[in-house]
Amino acid sequence: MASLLCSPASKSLSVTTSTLFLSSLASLTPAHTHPLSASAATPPVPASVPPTGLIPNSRFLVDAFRHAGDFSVAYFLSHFHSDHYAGLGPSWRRGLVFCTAPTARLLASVLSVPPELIVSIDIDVRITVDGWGVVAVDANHCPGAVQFLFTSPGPNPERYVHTGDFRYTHSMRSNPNLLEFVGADALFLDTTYCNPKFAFPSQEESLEYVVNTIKQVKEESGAAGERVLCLIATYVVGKERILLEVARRCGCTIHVDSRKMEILTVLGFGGEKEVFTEDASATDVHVIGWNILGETWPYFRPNFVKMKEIMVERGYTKVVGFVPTGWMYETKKEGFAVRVKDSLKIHLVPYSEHSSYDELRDYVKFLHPKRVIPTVGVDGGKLDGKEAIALQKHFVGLVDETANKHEFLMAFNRRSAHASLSHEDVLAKCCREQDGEEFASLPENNSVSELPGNLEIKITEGMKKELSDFLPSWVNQDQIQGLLMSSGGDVVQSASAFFERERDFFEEANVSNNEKPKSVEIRTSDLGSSADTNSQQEVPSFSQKPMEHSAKLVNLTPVRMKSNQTKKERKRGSSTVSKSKKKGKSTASTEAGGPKQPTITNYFGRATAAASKSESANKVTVDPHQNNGENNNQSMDIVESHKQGVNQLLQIVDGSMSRESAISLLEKTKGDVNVAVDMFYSKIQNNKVPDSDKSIVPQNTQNEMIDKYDNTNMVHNSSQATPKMQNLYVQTSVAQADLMNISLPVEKYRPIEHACWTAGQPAPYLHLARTFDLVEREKGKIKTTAMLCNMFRSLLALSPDDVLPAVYLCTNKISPDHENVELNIGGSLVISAMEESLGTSKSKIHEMYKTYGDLGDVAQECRQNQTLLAPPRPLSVRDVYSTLRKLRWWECWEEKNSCVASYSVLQRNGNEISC
DNA sequence: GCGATCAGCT
DNA sequence: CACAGCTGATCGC
Repeated sequence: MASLLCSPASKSLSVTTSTLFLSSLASLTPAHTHPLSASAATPPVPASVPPTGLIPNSRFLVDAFRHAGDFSVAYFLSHFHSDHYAGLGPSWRRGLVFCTAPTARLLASVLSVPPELIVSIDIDVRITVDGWGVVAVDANHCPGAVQFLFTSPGPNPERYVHTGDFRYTHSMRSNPNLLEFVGADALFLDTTYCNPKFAFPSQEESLEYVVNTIKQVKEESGAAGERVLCLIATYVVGKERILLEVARRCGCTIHVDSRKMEILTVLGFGGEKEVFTEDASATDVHVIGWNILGETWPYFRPNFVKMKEIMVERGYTKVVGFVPTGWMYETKKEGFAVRVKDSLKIHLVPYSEHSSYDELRDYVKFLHPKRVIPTVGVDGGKLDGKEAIALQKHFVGLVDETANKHEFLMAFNRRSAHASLSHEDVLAKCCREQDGEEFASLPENNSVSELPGNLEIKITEGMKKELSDFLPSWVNQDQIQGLLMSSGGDVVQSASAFFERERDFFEEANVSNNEKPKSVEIRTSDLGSSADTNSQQEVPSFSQKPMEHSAKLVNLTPVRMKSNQTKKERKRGSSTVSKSKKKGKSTASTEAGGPKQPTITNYFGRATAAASKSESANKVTVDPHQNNGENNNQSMDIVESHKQGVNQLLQIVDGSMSRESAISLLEKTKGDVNVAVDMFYSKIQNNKVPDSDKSIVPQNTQNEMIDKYDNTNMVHNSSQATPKMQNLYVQTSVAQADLMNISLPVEKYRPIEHACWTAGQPAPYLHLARTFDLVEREKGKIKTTAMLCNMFRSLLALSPDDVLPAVYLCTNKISPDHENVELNIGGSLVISAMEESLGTSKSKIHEMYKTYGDLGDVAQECRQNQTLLAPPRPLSVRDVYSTLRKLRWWECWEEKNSCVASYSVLQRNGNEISC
């Protein structure tokens, strides 16, 4: 263990692992040949290596010795606990093991790992390994435990923090090495106690408790003249600090068995003879093995029998035991839990060497990493599983989401020819899918077109899934397959090709502008009895995406489409059934600016004087029946916020629930309407649709759910005349001409004339709803950007006060995000549109945003500067790509974000209105 | 037969 | 639900 176990002589140790490893190995077992020495190409990292233990873009494995292989010779051990060192042993030959000196000594002495392969590194000293900077910083876990900080080589280094197991302390904030990792690319986090239910006292408090209790026992026993045995349960390694503190502050030595003494000696504690002894008679404080005083899981069950045995064995008549658990088994207001039986007493002391929930959040907040990668409680170390996703949710808002976005876009831009996903792609993807459905399997699982002849390109489900993530939702599986095949399995290329065709098509189509809206097929079976509905089908559906478009894709793509599919069916996979009506219903027309439209600000229940005024007027006319007219005077009579919340909720769900339900739901959500709405709709989604309609409808997407939901309403409307629906339906109508205005090219759109309301009035929901509806169905990127642009231009021109609410609705954010320097994903889309409409630059908007802290203010400022109606600059292809990507991201995000329902609410309202 | 992995228990 | 670790059975080369 000679040279390696010693700390590097020079200040800046630089290691090339392959060289060092080979020489070490050679000295260890001369005959041994390692693949490295054959100068064979380093094998790829196998998929079996859990991402929780692999530093992206490197061959470094942390605490993942079971997964060692020829692909790496650089391994890191954060601390000496078996679940982390598992895989290491006397026969370890796979590579160098980097760890701290105490850990190194334990490895060599306890596990007999060949010392030649152990590289001990000093805490807080930066070394270089294969070009990467590596620093170990204290983890406040067990002795020798560290976190590893990795810095990749290169001009734009990636930075990764792997905590191993750790307990956060405030002092970490001042560690200079950690400070350099603020904003790290990823934080591999010990999520052992990543749940709000885990709140425990500081180690100091717990130490205090143990020390005081022992002192007290000693006093009492001394006075009574009896001998009392104190037993402290510990691990093989860990919680030594309790022992040290007890010895120091109670002025006694501590008995340990020989095995523990050995460990302590190796750790460097053994020298202190005044602290530890193997002589049981020398002290009344003894260390005892874990799980002897009782079983700790699933809840603590004391083993008084065993305890009594020990008592008798060691010649005592009374025993006080301490079990320092990481867990608060019982919440006692005063003091910690105590179990007593006869002369036996056990104190359960919450002494944790892992971070509590709050500490975890503090740490993440401090480091503000681009993402958090949970290392504990993750099934198979897979970051795409629901466990990992759930864990990550605890850090929403603390991580640098803005950076995530950038990375995602970067990854997309990377036109690498690799069909397989790199590790960071997976990470980026997981991040992107954070809220989402399961991430399908990477390659090995199901290869679809694997023919015996093997002339076929292998198209895996993973690739298809990935591609479909990049493409609009209406692209079906066949098309995706075709795209992949024609690009030889390259996902990025496939996406590129697709967008290119999209662009071409759009440009082509745009020449002969004015697409006539198509009529929509309506499947009556889906609608129940609905003569009305059918009669409306010739109405143009503004949201219909041109069918030629799909056809075009088909033609351009060397894909074998199922010939029996109708064009319509191609549109969005096979979701036709539930899908038909929505657009077909857009008969109604509202007069532009009609006072009956729900307003945007109304949604937030935050009314400016002007807004609230017209709002109340709106309500009276809009919906006289709703809630027995209770709403009529809502803004005037009902002041109490709770009641307002109830009404708001009822309005949002459009009376699909009783007032009682609304009240109880709001109670559950503590008055948070948004959460309540979300709960309500997620329930619908899960339970499928309320009443009627027993046909089974694919519920692949939220849209379909909504469609179906609309259906239900339609049925009511026509046959049973449910009060609420009817009103919106009848009274809100939209001039058809207005419908298409939003989708005019930017240069032709006049924000004031083409808007559906007039200056000074609160902007209607409809304005946004319509835009989103169009945007959602529009595949062309130029057009979507243009529509958003137009939308904001009208808002800016007519109702600047509503810009901010609109932004919130667009981004699902209820308040500006002051945490991230930049706006979030959804926000950036909005910014793009604002950029166009304001004729100003993104950086300028950004700057102003920082100044004003509010996009609405930014918009107003721009407006005052007369820049509002400046003609937008033409879009470059690059802009188009970028916007589409953002849209795509946004779409995913919307679909999957279960926490916020505003968008779906908006959509829903929009649909209803436009019916 | 040996080592790695796992279930069960402490 | 997931603090650590041992032991003996099982799997697999």
